[in-house]
Amino acid sequence: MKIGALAKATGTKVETVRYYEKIGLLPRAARTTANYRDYGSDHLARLSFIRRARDLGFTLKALSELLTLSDDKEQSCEAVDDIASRHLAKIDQKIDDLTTLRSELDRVISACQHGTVGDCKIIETLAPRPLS
Amino acid sequence: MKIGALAKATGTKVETVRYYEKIGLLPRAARTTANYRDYGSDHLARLSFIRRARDLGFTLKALSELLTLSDDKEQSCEAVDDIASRHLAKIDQKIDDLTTLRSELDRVISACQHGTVGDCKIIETLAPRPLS
DNA sequence: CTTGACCCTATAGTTACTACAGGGTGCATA
DNA sequence: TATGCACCCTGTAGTAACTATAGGGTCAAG
Repeated sequence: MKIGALAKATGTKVETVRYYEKIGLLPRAARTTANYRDYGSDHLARLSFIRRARDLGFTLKALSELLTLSDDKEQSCEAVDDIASRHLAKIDQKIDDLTTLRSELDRVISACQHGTVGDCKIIETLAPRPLS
Repeated sequence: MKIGALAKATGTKVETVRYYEKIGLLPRAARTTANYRDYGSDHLARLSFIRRARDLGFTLKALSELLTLSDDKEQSCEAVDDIASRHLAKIDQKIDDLTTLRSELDRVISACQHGTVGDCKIIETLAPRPLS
Protein backbone atom coordinates (compact mmCIF):
# COMPACT_ATOMS: atom_id res chain seq x y z
CA MET A 1 0.00 0.00 0.00
CA LYS A 2 1.08 3.55 -0.67
CA ILE A 3 1.62 6.18 1.97
CA GLY A 4 -1.81 7.75 1.54
CA ALA A 5 -3.56 4.45 2.14
CA LEU A 6 -1.43 3.72 5.20
CA ALA A 7 -2.11 7.17 6.55
CA LYS A 8 -5.84 6.81 6.06
CA ALA A 9 -5.92 3.32 7.60
CA THR A 10 -4.26 4.57 10.76
CA GLY A 11 -5.72 8.05 10.98
CA THR A 12 -2.35 9.69 10.48
CA LYS A 13 -1.34 12.51 8.16
CA VAL A 14 0.95 11.63 5.30
CA GLU A 15 3.54 14.13 6.50
CA THR A 16 3.47 12.55 9.93
CA VAL A 17 4.17 9.11 8.49
CA ARG A 18 7.20 10.49 6.67
CA TYR A 19 8.22 12.25 9.87
CA TYR A 20 8.08 9.00 11.85
CA GLU A 21 10.28 7.39 9.24
CA LYS A 22 12.72 10.26 9.39
CA ILE A 23 13.18 10.01 13.15
CA GLY A 24 13.50 6.24 12.92
CA LEU A 25 10.25 5.34 14.67
CA LEU A 26 8.87 3.64 11.61
CA PRO A 27 11.23 1.46 9.50
CA ARG A 28 11.95 2.54 5.94
CA ALA A 29 9.51 1.15 3.41
CA ALA A 30 10.40 -0.51 0.14
CA ARG A 31 10.10 1.69 -2.93
CA THR A 32 8.21 1.20 -6.18
CA THR A 33 9.88 1.97 -9.50
CA ALA A 34 8.37 5.44 -9.26
CA ASN A 35 10.14 5.85 -5.90
CA TYR A 36 6.86 5.69 -3.99
CA ARG A 37 6.96 4.15 -0.52
CA ASP A 38 5.39 0.70 -0.47
CA TYR A 39 4.07 -0.52 2.89
CA GLY A 40 3.09 -3.95 4.16
CA SER A 41 1.08 -5.25 7.10
CA ASP A 42 4.01 -5.03 9.50
CA HIS A 43 4.20 -1.31 8.90
CA LEU A 44 0.48 -1.04 9.42
CA ALA A 45 0.72 -2.88 12.74
CA ARG A 46 3.58 -0.78 13.96
CA LEU A 47 1.99 2.49 12.99
CA SER A 48 -1.25 1.43 14.67
CA PHE A 49 0.74 0.77 17.82
CA ILE A 50 2.34 4.18 17.57
CA ARG A 51 -0.91 6.03 17.03
CA ARG A 52 -2.66 4.23 19.83
CA ALA A 53 0.14 4.92 22.28
CA ARG A 54 0.25 8.56 21.16
CA ASP A 55 -3.49 8.80 21.76
CA LEU A 56 -2.83 7.60 25.28
CA GLY A 57 -0.37 10.44 25.65
CA PHE A 58 2.91 8.55 25.53
CA THR A 59 5.78 10.69 24.26
CA LEU A 60 7.72 9.58 21.21
CA LYS A 61 10.64 8.85 23.50
CA ALA A 62 8.58 6.55 25.74
CA LEU A 63 7.16 5.01 22.62
CA SER A 64 10.47 4.10 21.12
CA GLU A 65 11.40 2.51 24.44
CA LEU A 66 8.19 0.50 24.36
CA LEU A 67 8.84 -0.54 20.78
CA THR A 68 12.36 -1.66 21.61
CA LEU A 69 11.10 -3.62 24.59
CA SER A 70 8.31 -5.24 22.62
CA ASP A 71 10.83 -6.72 20.22
CA ASP A 72 12.34 -8.98 22.87
CA LYS A 73 9.50 -11.37 23.66
CA GLU A 74 11.45 -13.29 26.30
CA GLN A 75 12.19 -10.32 28.43
CA SER A 76 10.27 -9.56 31.60
CA CYS A 77 7.32 -7.29 31.23
CA GLU A 78 8.46 -5.23 34.19
CA ALA A 79 10.07 -2.41 32.24
CA VAL A 80 6.95 -2.04 30.13
CA ASP A 81 4.78 -1.87 33.20
CA ASP A 82 7.13 0.69 34.67
CA ILE A 83 6.92 3.02 31.70
CA ALA A 84 3.15 2.78 31.64
CA SER A 85 2.82 3.32 35.38
CA ARG A 86 5.06 6.34 35.37
CA HIS A 87 3.00 7.72 32.55
CA LEU A 88 -0.17 7.17 34.56
CA ALA A 89 1.33 9.06 37.49
CA LYS A 90 2.12 11.98 35.21
CA ILE A 91 -1.44 12.04 33.95
CA ASP A 92 -2.78 12.06 37.49
CA GLN A 93 -0.55 14.99 38.28
CA LYS A 94 -1.76 16.84 35.22
CA ILE A 95 -5.39 16.27 36.10
CA ASP A 96 -4.76 17.58 39.60
CA ASP A 97 -3.01 20.66 38.30
CA LEU A 98 -5.73 21.40 35.79
CA THR A 99 -8.44 20.95 38.40
CA THR A 100 -6.77 23.41 40.75
CA LEU A 101 -6.28 25.83 37.91
CA ARG A 102 -9.88 25.41 36.84
CA SER A 103 -11.32 26.41 40.17
CA GLU A 104 -9.06 29.39 40.40
CA LEU A 105 -9.95 30.59 36.92
CA ASP A 106 -13.59 30.00 37.71
CA ARG A 107 -13.27 32.19 40.77
CA VAL A 108 -11.64 34.94 38.72
CA ILE A 109 -14.39 34.83 36.10
CA SER A 110 -17.19 34.78 38.68
CA ALA A 111 -15.90 38.06 40.04
CA CYS A 112 -16.57 39.72 36.67
CA GLN A 113 -19.08 42.57 37.05
CA HIS A 114 -19.38 43.18 33.30
CA GLY A 115 -18.46 46.83 33.64
CA THR A 116 -15.58 48.60 31.93
CA VAL A 117 -12.03 47.36 31.71
CA GLY A 118 -11.05 49.90 34.33
CA ASP A 119 -13.08 47.98 36.92
CA CYS A 120 -12.40 44.55 35.45
CA LYS A 121 -11.92 42.05 38.24
CA ILE A 122 -10.31 39.58 35.89
CA ILE A 123 -7.51 41.92 34.93
CA GLU A 124 -7.28 43.17 38.49
CA THR A 125 -6.84 39.66 39.81
CA LEU A 126 -4.26 38.81 37.22
CA ALA A 127 -2.30 41.99 37.80
CA PRO A 128 -1.36 42.24 41.45
CA ARG A 129 -0.29 45.63 42.65
CA PRO A 130 3.49 45.92 42.30
CA LEU A 131 5.28 45.58 45.60
CA SER A 132 6.81 48.90 44.58
CA MET B 1 16.41 46.96 39.08
CA LYS B 2 18.51 44.70 36.89
CA ILE B 3 17.19 41.73 34.99
CA GLY B 4 18.25 39.19 37.62
CA ALA B 5 16.32 41.00 40.33
CA LEU B 6 13.23 41.31 38.16
CA ALA B 7 13.42 37.65 37.27
CA LYS B 8 13.73 36.63 40.89
CA ALA B 9 10.88 38.92 41.99
CA THR B 10 8.53 37.34 39.48
CA GLY B 11 9.76 33.76 39.50
CA THR B 12 10.91 33.96 35.91
CA LYS B 13 14.19 32.91 34.34
CA VAL B 14 16.44 35.65 33.06
CA GLU B 15 16.37 34.17 29.57
CA THR B 16 12.60 34.17 29.60
CA VAL B 17 12.49 37.86 30.49
CA ARG B 18 14.72 38.62 27.53
CA TYR B 19 12.54 36.38 25.40
CA TYR B 20 9.39 38.28 26.40
CA GLU B 21 11.10 41.49 25.44
CA LYS B 22 12.15 40.08 22.10
CA ILE B 23 8.63 39.06 21.14
CA GLY B 24 7.26 42.40 22.30
CA LEU B 25 5.30 41.17 25.29
CA LEU B 26 7.40 43.17 27.71
CA PRO B 27 8.43 46.71 26.69
CA ARG B 28 12.11 47.44 26.23
CA ALA B 29 13.83 48.54 29.39
CA ALA B 30 16.12 51.54 29.72
CA ARG B 31 19.82 50.73 29.71
CA THR B 32 22.58 51.59 32.14
CA THR B 33 25.93 52.88 30.91
CA ALA B 34 27.13 49.29 30.96
CA ASN B 35 24.25 48.40 28.64
CA TYR B 36 22.43 46.50 31.37
CA ARG B 37 18.62 46.51 31.27
CA ASP B 38 17.16 48.73 33.97
CA TYR B 39 13.61 47.93 35.05
CA GLY B 40 11.02 49.93 36.99
CA SER B 41 7.82 49.07 38.84
CA ASP B 42 5.72 49.17 35.67
CA HIS B 43 7.81 46.38 34.22
CA LEU B 44 7.44 44.47 37.45
CA ALA B 45 3.66 44.84 37.36
CA ARG B 46 3.40 43.80 33.76
CA LEU B 47 5.65 40.79 34.17
CA SER B 48 3.69 39.72 37.25
CA PHE B 49 0.52 39.88 35.18
CA ILE B 50 2.15 37.82 32.48
CA ARG B 51 3.42 35.15 34.85
CA ARG B 52 0.15 34.87 36.68
CA ALA B 53 -1.81 34.51 33.47
CA ARG B 54 0.72 31.98 32.19
CA ASP B 55 0.31 30.00 35.39
CA LEU B 56 -3.39 29.93 34.66
CA GLY B 57 -2.56 28.45 31.29
CA PHE B 58 -3.23 31.42 29.03
CA THR B 59 -1.23 31.33 25.82
CA LEU B 60 1.08 34.19 25.00
CA LYS B 61 -1.30 35.14 22.21
CA ALA B 62 -4.30 35.33 24.56
CA LEU B 63 -2.09 37.20 26.96
CA SER B 64 -1.11 39.88 24.53
CA GLU B 65 -4.80 40.31 23.70
CA LEU B 66 -5.54 40.71 27.41
CA LEU B 67 -2.73 43.21 27.77
CA THR B 68 -3.95 45.25 24.83
CA LEU B 69 -7.48 45.24 26.22
CA SER B 70 -6.35 46.21 29.68
CA ASP B 71 -4.77 49.36 28.30
CA ASP B 72 -8.11 50.87 27.31
CA LYS B 73 -9.78 51.42 30.67
CA GLU B 74 -13.03 52.82 29.21
CA GLN B 75 -13.73 49.78 27.13
CA SER B 76 -16.28 47.16 28.09
CA CYS B 77 -14.96 44.23 30.05
CA GLU B 78 -16.85 41.83 27.83
CA ALA B 79 -13.96 40.86 25.59
CA VAL B 80 -11.82 40.08 28.60
CA ASP B 81 -14.52 37.90 30.09
CA ASP B 82 -14.88 36.17 26.76
CA ILE B 83 -11.21 35.25 26.53
CA ALA B 84 -11.22 33.92 30.07
CA SER B 85 -14.41 31.93 29.57
CA ARG B 86 -13.20 30.33 26.39
CA HIS B 87 -10.04 29.42 28.19
CA LEU B 88 -12.05 27.82 30.97
CA ALA B 89 -13.95 25.74 28.43
CA LYS B 90 -10.66 24.54 26.99
CA ILE B 91 -9.45 23.50 30.42
CA ASP B 92 -12.67 21.58 31.05
CA GLN B 93 -12.19 19.79 27.77
CA LYS B 94 -8.63 18.92 28.67
CA ILE B 95 -9.64 17.56 32.06
CA ASP B 96 -12.31 15.42 30.40
CA ASP B 97 -9.86 14.08 27.85
CA LEU B 98 -7.26 13.26 30.47
CA THR B 99 -9.80 11.56 32.69
CA THR B 100 -10.97 9.32 29.86
CA LEU B 101 -7.40 8.56 28.94
CA ARG B 102 -6.53 7.84 32.54
CA SER B 103 -9.15 5.19 32.98
CA GLU B 104 -8.17 3.54 29.76
CA LEU B 105 -4.51 3.49 30.64
CA ASP B 106 -5.39 2.22 34.09
CA ARG B 107 -7.32 -0.65 32.56
CA VAL B 108 -4.36 -1.47 30.32
CA ILE B 109 -1.96 -1.51 33.24
CA SER B 110 -4.27 -3.57 35.45
CA ALA B 111 -4.20 -6.30 32.85
CA CYS B 112 -0.45 -6.71 33.36
CA GLN B 113 0.36 -10.22 34.56
CA HIS B 114 4.01 -9.41 35.21
CA GLY B 115 5.15 -12.15 32.90
CA THR B 116 7.33 -11.80 29.82
CA VAL B 117 6.97 -9.26 27.05
CA GLY B 118 5.58 -11.98 24.82
CA ASP B 119 2.48 -12.18 27.03
CA CYS B 120 2.41 -8.52 27.94
CA LYS B 121 -1.14 -7.28 27.94
CA ILE B 122 0.03 -3.71 27.80
CA ILE B 123 1.81 -4.17 24.50
CA GLU B 124 -0.93 -6.43 23.26
CA THR B 125 -3.52 -3.78 23.94
CA LEU B 126 -1.49 -1.10 22.29
CA ALA B 127 -0.81 -3.14 19.19
CA PRO B 128 -4.07 -4.29 17.64
CA ARG B 129 -3.80 -7.09 15.17
CA PRO B 130 -3.35 -5.67 11.67
CA LEU B 131 -6.57 -5.77 9.66
CA SER B 132 -4.47 -7.42 6.99
C1' DC C 1 44.51 42.26 40.12
C1' DT C 2 42.04 38.48 39.91
C1' DT C 3 37.93 35.81 41.03
C1' DG C 4 33.13 35.21 40.75
C1' DA C 5 28.59 36.69 40.07
C1' DC C 6 26.27 38.99 37.15
C1' DC C 7 25.17 41.07 32.45
C1' DC C 8 25.19 41.20 26.99
C1' DT C 9 24.07 39.27 22.00
C1' DA C 10 23.09 35.77 18.79
C1' DT C 11 22.07 31.25 17.59
C1' DA C 12 20.56 26.54 18.00
C1' DG C 13 17.95 23.05 20.36
C1' DT C 14 13.53 21.16 22.36
C1' DT C 15 8.56 18.35 21.08
C1' DA C 16 5.72 16.57 17.67
C1' DC C 17 4.39 17.72 14.18
C1' DT C 18 2.55 20.92 10.01
C1' DA C 19 3.10 23.58 5.90
C1' DC C 20 5.12 25.02 2.07
C1' DA C 21 7.98 25.12 -2.47
C1' DG C 22 9.08 22.95 -6.39
C1' DG C 23 8.98 19.10 -8.63
C1' DG C 24 7.60 13.91 -10.58
C1' DT C 25 3.89 9.95 -11.55
C1' DG C 26 -0.21 7.67 -13.10
C1' DC C 27 -4.76 7.31 -14.64
C1' DA C 28 -8.98 8.98 -16.83
C1' DT C 29 -11.17 11.90 -19.83
C1' DA C 30 -11.89 15.27 -23.97
C1' DT D 1 -2.59 12.90 -27.70
C1' DA D 2 -3.00 16.30 -24.47
C1' DT D 3 -4.31 17.74 -20.19
C1' DG D 4 -6.10 17.79 -15.78
C1' DC D 5 -6.13 15.96 -11.31
C1' DA D 6 -4.91 13.30 -7.34
C1' DC D 7 -1.29 11.51 -5.53
C1' DC D 8 3.74 10.96 -4.58
C1' DC D 9 8.77 12.83 -3.76
C1' DT D 10 12.59 15.82 -1.20
C1' DG D 11 14.01 19.44 1.58
C1' DT D 12 13.34 23.28 4.37
C1' DA D 13 11.05 26.34 7.46
C1' DG D 14 7.50 27.32 10.70
C1' DT D 15 4.71 26.46 15.16
C1' DA D 16 4.71 27.39 20.99
C1' DA D 17 7.21 28.84 24.61
C1' DC D 18 10.82 28.66 26.10
C1' DT D 19 15.93 26.68 27.36
C1' DA D 20 20.71 26.23 26.55
C1' DT D 21 25.03 27.35 24.73
C1' DA D 22 28.96 30.03 22.95
C1' DG D 23 31.65 33.78 23.41
C1' DG D 24 32.09 37.69 25.28
C1' DG D 25 31.74 42.35 28.78
C1' DT D 26 31.11 44.61 33.81
C1' DC D 27 31.58 45.26 38.62
C1' DA D 28 32.50 44.74 43.49
C1' DA D 29 35.15 42.23 46.95
C1' DG D 30 39.25 40.29 48.74
